[in-house]
Amino acid sequence: MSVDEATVVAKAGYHHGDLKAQLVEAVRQLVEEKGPDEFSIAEASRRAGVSTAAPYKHFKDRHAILHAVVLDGLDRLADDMRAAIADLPKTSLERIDALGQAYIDFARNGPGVFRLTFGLTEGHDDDPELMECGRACIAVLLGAVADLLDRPMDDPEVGQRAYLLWTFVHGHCFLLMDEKLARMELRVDETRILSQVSRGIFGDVVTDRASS
Amino acid sequence: MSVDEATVVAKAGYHHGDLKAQLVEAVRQLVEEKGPDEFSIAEASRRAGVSTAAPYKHFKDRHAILHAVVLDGLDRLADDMRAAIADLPKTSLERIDALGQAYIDFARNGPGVFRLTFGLTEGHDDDPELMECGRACIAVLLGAVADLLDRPMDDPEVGQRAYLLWTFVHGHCFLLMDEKLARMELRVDETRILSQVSRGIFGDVVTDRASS
DNA sequence: AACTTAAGTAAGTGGCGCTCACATATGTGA
DNA sequence: TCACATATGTGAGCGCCACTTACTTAAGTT
Repeated sequence: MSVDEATVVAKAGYHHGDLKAQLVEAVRQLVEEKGPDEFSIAEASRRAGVSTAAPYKHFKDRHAILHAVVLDGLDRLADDMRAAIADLPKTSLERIDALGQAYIDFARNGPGVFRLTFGLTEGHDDDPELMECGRACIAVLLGAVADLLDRPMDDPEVGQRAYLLWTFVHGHCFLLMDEKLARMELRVDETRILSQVSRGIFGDVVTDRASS
Repeated sequence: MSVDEATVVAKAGYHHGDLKAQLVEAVRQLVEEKGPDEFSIAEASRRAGVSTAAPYKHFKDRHAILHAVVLDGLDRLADDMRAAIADLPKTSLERIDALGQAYIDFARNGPGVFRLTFGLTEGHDDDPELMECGRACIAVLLGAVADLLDRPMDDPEVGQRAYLLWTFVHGHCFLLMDEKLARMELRVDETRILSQVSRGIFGDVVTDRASS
């Protein structure tokens, strides 16, 4: 006998109980629905069933809320990536492919948050929390590459090859969201092209048992 | 004896003469200064020395102005790319590298517009004017790759390899703007990595005279 | 039970997007 | 040369939003 607004919700009494998390979720939804630049705190408040002033008890400003959404996104991304490679042998190219695919899927399933995380928001580039979360994501990538090459994570060779992979996958995500592929009128098989790339980057160090 | 606001400027009398172009320029500057999400039409108007209502005589809404800025950006990008490869032999890998470098330089010199063009703005994806301009940029890329492979532009092989190149360069641009490279604590030589990539994509079809 | 504090509200401020009625310059045909 | 249509500007105003302030209500704490 309280919920009605939308998919977020659940307010116990005067005190909400869990407003902070619900605001982040509401903003996340809005960002996906309307895009990173078209959402408003006011609307998120309405969706959470509170007054428009309530958010400011939990977040300094609009920027801080987006910050929290990005943080949450990076956490999920790192989890997705870790889960994707958990059960695969450390020296297989398939593991690299799975990692890339997890990244791509993350972007496809949440383009708004992905854009928010990497596209704009130049303000909080050097935020310590964000840097820590970003570092965690990068660590998954570097770890996988280090495993494959059987070298330490801080080996320059690991970094270089990891960067190549990241760059490709990252670019593909953006072009994907913009549907540039469709506009080039070429049907590219994502899975095939990804394994092509990973073979291109790591083919020389792996016994390529899955050729063609 | 009229200009004072800022770097944009020059108003003749009551009638401005060239307001439309100057608004686009003012917005472009603001986008670079404050980021794609932090600019305001009101400020652009002030910078151009007109009232805040004036822009709406030339543009339907805020979105239309951004649209014009993006269009202008894509035009410049296509010009830059064409200029970069104009004097290079059609079958050299250096030509591909120069093309990629022009793209990267464009992003580095105008990250705001680059973000605006590719990062957000999901609204005008299917705008005919934008599609035409985008197609022109893609045509430069496809043309160069077709030249290198000595195949027609609509050959699937051309499209696939062009997409690989684009993807890498595009991803690098975004990571570059986010300074992710610095955060990975690895010094990657951009020129070297670019030629590495182009060799990886096209090495099999070109007599690689510039190895190491 | 009194006190502190966390977490909500209502009302207000100022900026911005956008519109409308009106003003002013520019061209055009008689 | 002058009436008139048209293009391009202004000022005032509306509604939305970010954010603040003063106040209220609930929940510990001792």
